[in-house]
Amino acid sequence: MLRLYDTASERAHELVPSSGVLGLYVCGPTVYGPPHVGHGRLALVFDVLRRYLEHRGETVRHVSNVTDVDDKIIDRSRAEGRPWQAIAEEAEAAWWSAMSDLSVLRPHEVPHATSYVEGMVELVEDLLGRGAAYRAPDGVYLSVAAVDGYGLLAHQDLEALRAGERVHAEAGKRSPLDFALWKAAKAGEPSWPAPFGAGRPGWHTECVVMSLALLGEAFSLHGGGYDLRFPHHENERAQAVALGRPFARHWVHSGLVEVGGQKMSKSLGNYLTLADLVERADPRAYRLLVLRAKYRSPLEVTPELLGEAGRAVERLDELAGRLATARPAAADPDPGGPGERSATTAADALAARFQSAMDDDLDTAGAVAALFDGVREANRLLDAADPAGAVAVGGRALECFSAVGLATSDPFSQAPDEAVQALARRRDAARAARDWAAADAARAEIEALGWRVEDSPSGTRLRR
RNA sequence: GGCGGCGUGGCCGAGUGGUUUAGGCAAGGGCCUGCAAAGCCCUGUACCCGGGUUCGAUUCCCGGCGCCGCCUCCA
Repeated sequence: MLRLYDTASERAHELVPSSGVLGLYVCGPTVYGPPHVGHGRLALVFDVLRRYLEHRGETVRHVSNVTDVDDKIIDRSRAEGRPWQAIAEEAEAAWWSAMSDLSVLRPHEVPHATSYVEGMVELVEDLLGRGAAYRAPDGVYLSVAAVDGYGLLAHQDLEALRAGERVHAEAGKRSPLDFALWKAAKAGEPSWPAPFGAGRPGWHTECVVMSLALLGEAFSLHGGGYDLRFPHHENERAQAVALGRPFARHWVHSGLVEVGGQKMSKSLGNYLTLADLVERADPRAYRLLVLRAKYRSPLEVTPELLGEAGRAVERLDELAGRLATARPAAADPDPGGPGERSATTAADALAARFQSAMDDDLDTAGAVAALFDGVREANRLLDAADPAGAVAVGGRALECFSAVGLATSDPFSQAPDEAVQALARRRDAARAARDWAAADAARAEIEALGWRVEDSPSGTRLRR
């Protein structure tokens, strides 16, 4: 079974299902602008986790929220003179479009903060009733001092956190670390009625309400980007603790994307949006780039690296094409014979290597390394005229890639238009006549039209 | 200042106390090919510096240097 590193306990352990279901809650986007590659990595990492668990036969319930009311959305609405809902809707549409481009499966549930305000109001009332929260002129705050073990995810105690120079006291707070559960209504801002005064929810409140509502108490895993570890997840946990409700059993954080060793972020201006990425690279290249690294390590992402990974993806497609051609010949004349048995054994060994790597804290880098070994072996078998063995081993490798969301396809199956096909026929004829000059001229013309020429026993093959 | 992490061969990026290599891409040589492409084979004295532990450390411990993240919104 899969063992995963848990940020809270700082060790790897197995995911624990609740009533037979693995509930995954992953903090999704605040919809105020175009998603960038960093957001994409988060989505890919948890998509890979979800796909792999399902591949392993687990029942998974994947929930990921959309924060559609927030300071940044309001700021932008003000700056652009447009309704805040319009900003959110537009940004959310861009998000799902990017997710679809990346082949990220849609989570089973996509709760929106604005749909759960009522629940958040109840939660705040509950916390006030328990004396864990207090009212201030500008809203309601949670008193961090009332929470046992505050700082668990940050791995620092209250004193150490207080010592942080960058924590400043704000208007109504009793302690600098206290955080807003509810922000009092201001003119021109969205607000909802509440017994403790109209206003809007603080960021940390929604995830508590939505995760518990959709997954129940003691759900399996709570995930997000590494930068959400503190204060966001710490503060979510603080609320659950103050409520006395069992919360996430496992905390998982995906590593940040870097450029030149620095975090990709808007303020540094070093970000690549997912829309740009899709335009200039094969989205599968990004998935492969993510898979080649440890999910919780920082990862360098540049157009050059995407291009490089793209060439590796092409190699996978190339194999898919070779296997498609080999399949008819692979029908074993002796089913169950020694040849087939050894091919199956090799394929099983490959899948076992893949699985044991994945089970080891989602070691996708090790898993991918194993699969590329399988790719090379399959190509070797094809060169050695063993189509059955190649199909068994190579097919299994590509299936495993597909299990983590990296689909391959026969690059030769796409039929070029008639003009290009005519050139290919002309080239084959010239080659048959040993007229190399004419053959090379035809090839040059084909390439000028954007197709690549490869020779095969059956003549010219074309791919993009 | 506190906490956490990183420093691996041209680049990205795993991993491990020592027997056989992560893997990808790039580079060089070879096989195949009319040539090329694709594929395969081979090659490059990799583990920041200084101590320590050890029969043996890239891998553990201590110190140093450099870099990064979080401590404020952030995937």
